[in-house]
Amino acid sequence: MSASIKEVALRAGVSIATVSRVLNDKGPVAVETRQRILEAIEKLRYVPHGAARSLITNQTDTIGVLLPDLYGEFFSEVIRGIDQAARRDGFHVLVSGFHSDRAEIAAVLRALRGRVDGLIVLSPDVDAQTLRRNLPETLPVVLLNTRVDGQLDGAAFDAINLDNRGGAFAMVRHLAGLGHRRIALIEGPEENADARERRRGYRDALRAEGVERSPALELAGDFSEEAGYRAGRRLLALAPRPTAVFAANDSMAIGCLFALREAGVQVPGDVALAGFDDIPIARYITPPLSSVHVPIAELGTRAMERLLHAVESKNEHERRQETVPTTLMVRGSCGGAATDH
Amino acid sequence: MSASIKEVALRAGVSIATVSRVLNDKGPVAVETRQRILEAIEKLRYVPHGAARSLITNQTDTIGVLLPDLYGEFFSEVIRGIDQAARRDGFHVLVSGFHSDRAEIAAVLRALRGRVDGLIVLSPDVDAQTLRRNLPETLPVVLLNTRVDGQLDGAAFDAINLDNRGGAFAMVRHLAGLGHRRIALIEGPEENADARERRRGYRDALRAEGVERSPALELAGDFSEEAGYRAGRRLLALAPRPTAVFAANDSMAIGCLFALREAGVQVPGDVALAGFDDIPIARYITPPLSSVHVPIAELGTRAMERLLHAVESKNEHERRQETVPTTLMVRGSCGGAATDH
DNA sequence: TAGGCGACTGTAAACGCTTACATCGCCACC
DNA sequence: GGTGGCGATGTAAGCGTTTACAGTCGCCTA
Repeated sequence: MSASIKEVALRAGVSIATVSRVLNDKGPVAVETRQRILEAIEKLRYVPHGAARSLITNQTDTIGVLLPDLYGEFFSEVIRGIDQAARRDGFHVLVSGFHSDRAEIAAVLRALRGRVDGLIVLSPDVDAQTLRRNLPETLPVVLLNTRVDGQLDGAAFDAINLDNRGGAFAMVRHLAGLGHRRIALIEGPEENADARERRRGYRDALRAEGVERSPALELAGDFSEEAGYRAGRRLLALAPRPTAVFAANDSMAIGCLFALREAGVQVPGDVALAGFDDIPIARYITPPLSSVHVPIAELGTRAMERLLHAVESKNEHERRQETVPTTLMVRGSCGGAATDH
Repeated sequence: MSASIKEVALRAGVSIATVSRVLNDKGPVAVETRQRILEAIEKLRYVPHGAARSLITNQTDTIGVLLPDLYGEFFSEVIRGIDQAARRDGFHVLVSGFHSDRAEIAAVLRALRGRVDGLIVLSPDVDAQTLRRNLPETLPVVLLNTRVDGQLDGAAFDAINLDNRGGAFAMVRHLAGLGHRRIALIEGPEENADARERRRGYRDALRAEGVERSPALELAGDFSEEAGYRAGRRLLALAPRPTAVFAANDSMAIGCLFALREAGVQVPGDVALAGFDDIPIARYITPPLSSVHVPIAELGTRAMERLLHAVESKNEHERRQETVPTTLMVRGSCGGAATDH
């Protein structure tokens, strides 16, 4: 183990209290004493022991991030945003994935006590019960794109959510603006809140544009490319074929694109196509896929800022639900723009 | 703050030592005493305080991961692999990005004392000096796809590296096996160790196949799509045009593909093309790109396992440099296989 | 010259836990 | 009936810090 404050004190010929004082710049210390201590620290390569400090100050300068088990680029970006904001304020980031298994969530949550000053929960769905029950009440928590089961409890936590509805609304409206009247939707999984919100945006946009909604045009899906492909096939079989397709995420849009291409249907010539998420691939496929851009890293940053605020106010602050807006990325696939790239 | 061990002891009418014993399953405890304590724990929602425990046991059950500032999917996957392995053994993962700024690296490293039991360093290049100087000697460190500047010190740390040479070797050999004799290489940046290794694999494969190497066929690049595009243009101008191109990464391969397509050159008909990394897009472009698959998550898992081993043996174990093999993914772009997908 | 003040420093308690050691019954055994 | 051993429990030290409190000293002011 490396040197402790005692050894520094010994070497500098002072008490540990004085060493602590120069460490934290608290209380007066004679300039030459400080000098001597600084030298001792240097020589011994002394670094204060985080855990010991935490024990007494009751803060760890660390925040925890809870992730669902399967995480891809989305989460990578979020963490990046979080980490940046955290480092700026001298905080560390402890990440932990977990299986959906409720017992494991509990275990993970509990293991966090005394290790973190706050928590960002990033998981499709957790129930408020589990959360509340396994966490000290005073622990600030920010939910990031996460819906708690017990909706009534929603107000108990800060939350950052993506404007799924708004994004979908804008995209569908854009399609309608191009003259499309038969606009199909490929849905996400029913139990997924993002998916439901996107559908809501789709429906609201149709209504806003005075386009009549047809259940036949709302096709089931599950966010997978495969599902997009199947939906594409079904679309092709529809009597008056839709002239535009809005998929609830890019993967399904790509699957659908395959199905259309396979059948010799031109995109955007015969059918306009758009997705959601703006995954990196979107730009690269042919034609480039129109999509709703999600500022992922910003979600993380915002969550972190919110959390830091909560930590500072000792969790006595007012809870707030924020919504982060999306951006419409119009590319070749919906035929509505000059090609980019 | 939540309850402490004292309150549990009080409530159960025992001493804190006994509570600690049931907490850690150490030493004998009468069955009904244990029962009473368990109840008290339950009632009070008691969870042991991590930092306090660390202080005395001298272990934090946490390992740190140092990331370069810009991290994309590669790192996300690595972290995922690390996290999985970690959780399996009840460890936590503390991540930290950092700017290349040496002073900041130092700051981050030092801030880690007393917080982690070990460290995984994942960064294109750190110098061994900085590492050694700011870390307690006893702290186990595993370098993941990271070359230390002071090569002589290489043996001081465990290291996990990707078999860049082997992957390139296999791919080029495959191309040669298809009958190609004029195989071009689009290189990565000279200062990048991965890039150099891949070039070595390329050259070794040519030699192994008895194909004469031509400097004209080795084109400079920097891993960017743009560079691939430029290299593609230059390739097209070559007197006897190469019949196959191996790009040191997929981005450049894709850039090259654009250049070829633009010139009306068929892939794989006129020119076979292959990349390295097997990024997700590789599968989706037309034609699907042959590539060298990198088992990213496994890199993380292996690093974690190695680290855990080091932690257990208190860093007195034998250092080892491991190499993780790659897999050849033959797809449409090199004309050597049934299409997949 | 007494009093007081401010700068500087040391002493010791406390944070929440683990653990070596001591204590106390109780039973078995010779 | 003493001895030893063992199971169950408590006592207290100690991990590396921070910090309230109490000194000490020099110097200024009235």
